[in-house]
Amino acid sequence: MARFLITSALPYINGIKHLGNLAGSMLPADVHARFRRLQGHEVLFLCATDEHGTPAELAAAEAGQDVRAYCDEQHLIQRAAGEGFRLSFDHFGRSSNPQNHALTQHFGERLEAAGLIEERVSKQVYSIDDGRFLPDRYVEGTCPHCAFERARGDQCDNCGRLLDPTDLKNPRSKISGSTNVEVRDTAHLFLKQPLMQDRIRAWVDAATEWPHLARSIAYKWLDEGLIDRAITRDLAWGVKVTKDGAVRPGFENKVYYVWFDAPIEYIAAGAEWAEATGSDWERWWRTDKGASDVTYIEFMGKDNVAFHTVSFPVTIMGSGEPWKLVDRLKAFNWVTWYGGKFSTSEKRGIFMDQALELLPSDYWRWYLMANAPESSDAAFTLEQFQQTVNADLANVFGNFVNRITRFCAAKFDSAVPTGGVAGDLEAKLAADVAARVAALTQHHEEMEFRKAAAELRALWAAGNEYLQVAAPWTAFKTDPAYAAVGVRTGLNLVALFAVLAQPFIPDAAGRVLDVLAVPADRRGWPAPATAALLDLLPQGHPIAPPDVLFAKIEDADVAAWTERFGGG
RNA sequence: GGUGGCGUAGCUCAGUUGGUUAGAGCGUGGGAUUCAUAACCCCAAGGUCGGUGGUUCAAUUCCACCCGCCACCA
Repeated sequence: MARFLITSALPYINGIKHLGNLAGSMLPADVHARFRRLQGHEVLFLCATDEHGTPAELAAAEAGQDVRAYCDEQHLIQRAAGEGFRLSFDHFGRSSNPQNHALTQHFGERLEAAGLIEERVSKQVYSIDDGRFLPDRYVEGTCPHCAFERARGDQCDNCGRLLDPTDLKNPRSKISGSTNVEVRDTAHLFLKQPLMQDRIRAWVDAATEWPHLARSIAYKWLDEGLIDRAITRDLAWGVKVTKDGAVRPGFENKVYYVWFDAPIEYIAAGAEWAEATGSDWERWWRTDKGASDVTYIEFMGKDNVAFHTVSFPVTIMGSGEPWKLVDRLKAFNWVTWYGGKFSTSEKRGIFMDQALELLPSDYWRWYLMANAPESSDAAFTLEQFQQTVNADLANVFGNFVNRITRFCAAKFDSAVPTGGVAGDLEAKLAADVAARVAALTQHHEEMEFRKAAAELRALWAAGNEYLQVAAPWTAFKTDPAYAAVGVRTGLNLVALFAVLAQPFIPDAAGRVLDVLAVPADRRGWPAPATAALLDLLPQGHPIAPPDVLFAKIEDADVAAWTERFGGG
């Protein structure tokens, strides 16, 4: 038995996530966590909402709420959506919780002790009416190059030139629109990342198991050279900057930058979990306190790779303490909506809460993983969704369960038939199934989700193929003993298929296992080499046909959803 | 603009360390079957592997340029 620490990229607090966000980190992380638990391994699966930063403050202001109250509310919404999708987090934390504040301050002070922090004064635009410094993106004005009147502080959208906010003519606050602004001096902490460049590169060099996408992104950053990076901001909402345990002089109105404290929440979520459950979190996160045998796997979208392979490791390694570093990581591309972007502001696409209003989570889980954006962006269309769900879940798997359990109920008194001797066909089936289970297991271990889904589907199809040839409904008339073998084999296939389907479609798989009364100790992931793959159900064991597992998606449904969500 | 990626059957995608007939699922056409959610099973048709050049005995696979799409640029 091994130990797996699994984290998913933290969803930002600002609004419910869409299906692309789900498919790009939280869902595959859950599938893998479930797979590892079924194998009997010890798993700690952590996620949290990322709550600090300007966007949260602005969204709260727009909603007319205090930022803390806003985050409280949004956190509950996101947590409910995660539960709706059966995301099996051991803990779903919050970066605004005290554990993260304490750890972020701890890392900040450790980095300073290691000589990696420098305080510098720079010039920044201050909005007198807003009573705050303005982030680059929240200063607008006239471009000094092309006279475009709505240039942003970081870049002019008209001529494309990169700008410094202090260059803008007639600057104004994008927050309030006020032109009552001025340039003021402000001090910030800078993380001297170049000092860590060699250590990070050596670490990436050694990470030969990372996927190509992740390594190439990490090397690109390293090749360009790491730069000193500001890790504080002039904001009220966030982690206070400390020195020797007290608020750092001159930083009374500043906090750590959200990108600095957010990844630390991975660790802090462990601390939250420990506090909530009375467990020990350091045995998962500190190699000097029992975590040396832990395999740490991170899931994320491709936009987050650089932070996970370079920035966060700078924080971790720079602390000089034996924290757990990522061992394996899995990065995803984007799911697109009819070839374009999902967009919150333009209401393009389907969001997690809406999806659950339409269909149970298993439908979405299956489609999003069978079409996971692993090697490139993957297009989501309602038509493709309908076809995939109807074919794979309703016709191939659902119908297989239905046809054999109902035949058993009609002809064998709702019990696993006894007697009869398995023949060549069953031996061939067993060999085929064993090979496919081995392949499926390997795909899961390598986190190849599309391939795993395709292999599982192929197994389901092999079950249908077997039944077609064994044809117990024909044998029943001439050779009842062989019909018994066929039905018994078919029912065992159902049980096996459900066991193997648990990571992808946990609800439906659980229902099948329940109606077959498969005991808990037989629901674990099978060892591929075992001869007992098709022997999960004792002979004479009573079973009951389940209700239809997956109703088909009708054309009328697709038409209605297209109308509502504007696909096509 | 810079950097990186992608462009393979009607659709969504595999694959090719350069080498006989380029694969899967869906969709389409035909057949078989009747236990089953008109489901399942079998068979078939469909692609000059974005374009133009180059290297090579041989390129969809390597190189250059072009076109189109996408991401990132702290």
